[in-house]
Amino acid sequence: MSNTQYAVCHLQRGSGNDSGMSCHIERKDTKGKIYVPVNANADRTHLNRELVRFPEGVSNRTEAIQHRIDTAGLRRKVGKNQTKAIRIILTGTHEQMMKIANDDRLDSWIDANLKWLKGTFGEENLVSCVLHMDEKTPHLHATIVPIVTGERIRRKREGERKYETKSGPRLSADDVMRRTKLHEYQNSYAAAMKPFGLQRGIVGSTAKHQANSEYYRQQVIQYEEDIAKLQVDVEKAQEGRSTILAWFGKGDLAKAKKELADKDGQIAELNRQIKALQAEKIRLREQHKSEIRKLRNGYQVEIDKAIRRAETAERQSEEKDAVIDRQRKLIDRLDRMANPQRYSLSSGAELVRINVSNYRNPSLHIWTRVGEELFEDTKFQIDYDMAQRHFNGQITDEEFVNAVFEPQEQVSGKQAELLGAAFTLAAGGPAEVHVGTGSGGSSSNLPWREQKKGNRR
DNA sequence: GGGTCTCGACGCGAGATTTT
DNA sequence: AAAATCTCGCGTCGAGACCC
Repeated sequence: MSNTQYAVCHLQRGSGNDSGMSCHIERKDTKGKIYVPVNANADRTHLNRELVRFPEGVSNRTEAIQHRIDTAGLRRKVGKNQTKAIRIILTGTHEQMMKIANDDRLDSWIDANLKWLKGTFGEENLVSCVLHMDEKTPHLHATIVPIVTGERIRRKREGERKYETKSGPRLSADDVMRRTKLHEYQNSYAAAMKPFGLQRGIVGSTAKHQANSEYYRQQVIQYEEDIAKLQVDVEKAQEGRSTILAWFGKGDLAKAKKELADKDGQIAELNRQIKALQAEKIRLREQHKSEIRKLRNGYQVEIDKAIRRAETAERQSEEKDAVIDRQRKLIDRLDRMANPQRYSLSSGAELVRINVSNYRNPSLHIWTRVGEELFEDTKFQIDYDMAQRHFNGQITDEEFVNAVFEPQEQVSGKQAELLGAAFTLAAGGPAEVHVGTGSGGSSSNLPWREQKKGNRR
């Protein structure tokens, strides 16, 4: 879980003279009557503060915008469709903003914000700045009149001028809100907010001003990052597995088996952590479902994206599990081919299945078959260490049974007879009870193994 | 006064980049 | 590899400015 606290700086073009927003910011309707929106707490409205002094003869934000336009010395009449003001909302993650307020640092936070606004957009262009304390998170509403002095960005591509135009300040929201400039604002604002424990948000974020959703969004992104990190760990563990497989190739089987078991443990633990994160993410999503439903903006897209990515990560994790499973089967198959003696009973019978009731106080129950003849037997109080070796995968079922049961104990009388007859037919001599070298019989073993599938660990 | 130019806003689309 | 998304430059539009 993340403790990252983000600085929030959101710019938006105002439409017309932006008087609608003036009402919201100043908590007054168009006739100057006090009005508090539903999401604000009227008991706290008195804590709101106007931070920029209006010029002489100017009494509100709308007039302040017009005053700046009138006195800027613009060389061109302002068009009907031009943006006259840019609204800027400045805040941070709810938790950190509350901490700043509770630590009595709100005034210095405000000073730093005013300094940044004036330095970035020009003191004259900052016509209004209001602190809101009556909504969930303390925040500032700043108003900028986008008056710039530089040359138009597209001037160059338009080529030679045919008319002489006056030079001087221009009103251009396009210029102020150019992509490169927005980038610069985010960077410099984050730098200015660093002393307050706030950092830059995700580049490219479309996040809007809504503390709860901001928190939720960050959580989802954090889960996604954590899951991605775990995925990398799983991959590393996988690489380790390859090394182990190489040991196996060199014949160091016991070492390979042991290491393999460790790696499987690691991978299982990582997968468990991934699953836990997925579950936490889903829980969070449920918790915020009703809130999310209300959001029909860029947030929704971003959250969905994060969730999609997380789900993909989960899918990939499952695919990796399948790879591990396939590798395990491959090891098993190779081991059977390289060491057939590890997979046959000393009696020559087929081991149908075994059952160990309890590895702490172990007993071994076996089922064997020769042709159609079935047999079962149980031994109690068997050797603890041997049972543990079986439990750890160091010995096969057959090796375990051979260690516990003598050859004659593995079969019934009838089975023994059949075994004798079968060996006589196949090899022209009496039955060889124990096959210790692994030099033969491997191909005839295969159909048995097929039959045993599903009955064994 | 009318034709043409300039300006800012907006949207399109080709190419680049990222995701599936 | 294909689809989706992002970037960035450019064209167009409406409105104001300039010039004859």
